[in-house]
Amino acid sequence: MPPKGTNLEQTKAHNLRLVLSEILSGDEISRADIAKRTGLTRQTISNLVEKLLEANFVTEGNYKKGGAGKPSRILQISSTAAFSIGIRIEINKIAISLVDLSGNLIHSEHINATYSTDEDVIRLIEPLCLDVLRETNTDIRRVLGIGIIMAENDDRNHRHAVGDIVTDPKNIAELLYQELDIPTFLETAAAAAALAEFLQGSARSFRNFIYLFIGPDLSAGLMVDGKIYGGRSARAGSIGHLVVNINGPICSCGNPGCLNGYISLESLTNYLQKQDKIPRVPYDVFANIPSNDPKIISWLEQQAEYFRVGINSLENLYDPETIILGGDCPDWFLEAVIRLSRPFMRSISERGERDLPRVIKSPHADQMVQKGAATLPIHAALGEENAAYKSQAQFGVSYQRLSELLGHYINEK
Amino acid sequence: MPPKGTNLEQTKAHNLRLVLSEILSGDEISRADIAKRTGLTRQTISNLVEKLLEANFVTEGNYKKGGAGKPSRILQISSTAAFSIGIRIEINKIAISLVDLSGNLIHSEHINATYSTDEDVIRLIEPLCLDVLRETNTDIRRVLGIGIIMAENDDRNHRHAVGDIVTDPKNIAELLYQELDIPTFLETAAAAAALAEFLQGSARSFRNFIYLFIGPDLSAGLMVDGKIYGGRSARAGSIGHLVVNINGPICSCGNPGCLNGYISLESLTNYLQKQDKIPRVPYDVFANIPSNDPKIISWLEQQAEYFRVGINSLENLYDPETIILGGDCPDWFLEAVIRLSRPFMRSISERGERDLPRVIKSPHADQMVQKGAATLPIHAALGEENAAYKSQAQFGVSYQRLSELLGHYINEK
DNA sequence: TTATATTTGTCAAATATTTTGACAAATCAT
DNA sequence: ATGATTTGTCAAAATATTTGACAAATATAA
Repeated sequence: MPPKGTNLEQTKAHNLRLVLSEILSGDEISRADIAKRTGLTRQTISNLVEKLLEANFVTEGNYKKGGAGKPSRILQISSTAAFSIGIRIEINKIAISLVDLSGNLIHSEHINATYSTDEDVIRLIEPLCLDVLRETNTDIRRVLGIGIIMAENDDRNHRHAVGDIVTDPKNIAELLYQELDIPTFLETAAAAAALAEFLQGSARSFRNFIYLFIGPDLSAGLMVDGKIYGGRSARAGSIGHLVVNINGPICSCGNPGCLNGYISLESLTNYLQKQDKIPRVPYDVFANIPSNDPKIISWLEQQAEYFRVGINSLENLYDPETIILGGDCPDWFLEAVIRLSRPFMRSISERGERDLPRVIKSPHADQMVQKGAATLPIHAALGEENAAYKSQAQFGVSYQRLSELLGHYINEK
Repeated sequence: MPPKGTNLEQTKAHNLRLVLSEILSGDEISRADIAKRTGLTRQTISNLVEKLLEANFVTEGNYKKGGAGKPSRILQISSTAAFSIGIRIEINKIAISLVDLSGNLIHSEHINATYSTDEDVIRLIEPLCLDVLRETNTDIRRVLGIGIIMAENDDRNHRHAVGDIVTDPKNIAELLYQELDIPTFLETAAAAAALAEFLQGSARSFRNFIYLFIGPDLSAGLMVDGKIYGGRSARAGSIGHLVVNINGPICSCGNPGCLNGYISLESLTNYLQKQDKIPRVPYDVFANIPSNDPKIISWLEQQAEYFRVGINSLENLYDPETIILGGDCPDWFLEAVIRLSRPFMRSISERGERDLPRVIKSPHADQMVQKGAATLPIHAALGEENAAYKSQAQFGVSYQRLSELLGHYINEK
């Protein structure tokens, strides 16, 4: 799809989203500040802000004093002007969360449930969504979209397949869109977590970084020039099948020494089962395990060599500003992974000025996927229409929802 | 740098560049066609095209018949409206080329020369540039910029260091800009080749692909969403230091089993020297070697195992539409690399619909670096001002040059 | 052959958005 | 108290695109 031409209306919409983004940035900001940051005139910003005030998306706060001149009026987001839902569907559990425009978590809950078809899933999550909206007294029209996180496990057919369960995440996203008439977005856990760190977390100042996610598989969420990068088929960052030991054991994918075989929750599960003879599953592998469990620490020490190769490959191929480590695991585990992997191998990440560690722990790893899921629609609505955020799959247009909420102040025709 | 606001002038400039790009695309195109493609009205396109006609950037060609309605007038680029220079600086050789706006090679030559300081290099290339312009009778004001390809060899200090030679590519680019007052761009060979394939070569239909370049080192030019990706410090794609054999010999970088140690011209040079006891250098390793030399083929057979791991890593981490193979080596060598590397390992590149080979040979590998070098300024001039093309280093603004040539029809103020 | 429909490129006018220049108000520094 | 600086806004000006209409040229159908 080639770039499109721009006309006046698009210009105004672009500028309006820009103003909204600046106010959302959280800094204490005035009309004049926005003018300086965007390069537009104070008058233009004034006009746009007036529309945002009329639409109740923005309120005026206190005066900001200090420095010469007339004090400026601080502009604040009305966080309750819009909301977004995030849903994470796992094997035996479905978690839902509602966030406001600023990304604050309004409500969060999960159910333990099993399912075997797409329709089963819809029957579970549709009432869940409606319940959350009812409980929080949220107008459904103010929901910009629903972000869905659901892994494909069946490599061949893009399906979520475990035992008897064979579901299609894309189809689920589409069905939910049709049922609720709310735009839906499908993304990987790693990419969602990366987005959450980028927009509200510890990666706000970066435009090129990697969120390395330790789940049942190892995967990477790639932030490239401020956008999530998915590649040809939204599968970029499949680091779990990186060959880190050419003489290693054959992986289920057919290749030798895949990284997944060394460091992943699947690999950890296998190890613990061999040790304890207790049946375990990857998504619940840390149940009843104390912090810094010696068995796990000693296992990590064995895997570190291969993990280092993975880090090195990411660094040499992506040259990221940093790698943020997260996943479905407790903080002590993530910390141990980083600690035991030091010193890292030599790579291009050592070069040039560097005031930042090469690998850092995601500060709130346990929340990032859920937050990221809910943030997907907001990010899409505020993003460029051309350089659109491209998720794995997307149904409906959250930007249109935003326009409607702005009371047709954009594109009022 | 956050996105900037847009105003009327920027809108017009954006649309004008868009129109120019469409006409440059090479298809037989009319005003109405451009209107359909860009989503702008016929009238707007008419206005913009008129300016391009006045500035002699575009001419009207024949009428396009067929289909109902009044025949449309085909618009053609005046290729001689603007030019661009590409310079590749190697150890003992400097090559220069002049291309027109369409990317056609107008003139091409090289000198064998040695140098030891930045000033030496400038003393060599400045007259070379002026000579080329004089010989081709090209107005220097019509040169949009100079693209420079020069490898950093000294990892620590970003320098080009071989024996006594210690030069700084960025400094050279800056000095040349100051001398000639023409914008200069510095880029890696792999990235330049990727750009050439993208704009005029075999990758015109892709937005995410990798140009894998076999030079003294192995390196990758990354095209991500239609833009060259360089990462934090323009070093992304350093695949030569990918660890492909964790138990392999220690590389000069300190890590075991780097890919460079298996497949690169440096590695080939070492192998041939051991075999023949004849001194060789990587940049001239194919001298006096016949096609499909059995020694080299047998060497390639040994390296294929590791090359496959490299391909697999690129595919799993980037999920490219394809990998294009090129480098400073003859066609038969590139073909042999691909042939002997089959079958490739399992990777995510096998998934989904795929009508394209996973690895293809660059059709004119020997020209791509030089063409890409010269194309850098053109691409920058036609690109977005915001989503600007970001090269390793850039001095001056080729877009301004283009505006000047357009006779201040953009930003005439 | 004639009539009709379709498409192109352009004209003039309308529309929409940003910029420009000026001004009052409020604060800080001297 | 005075002057300098900055903010937010007003009204007018500037600029680019769109709209609606039209003649011209072609293909298609009658």
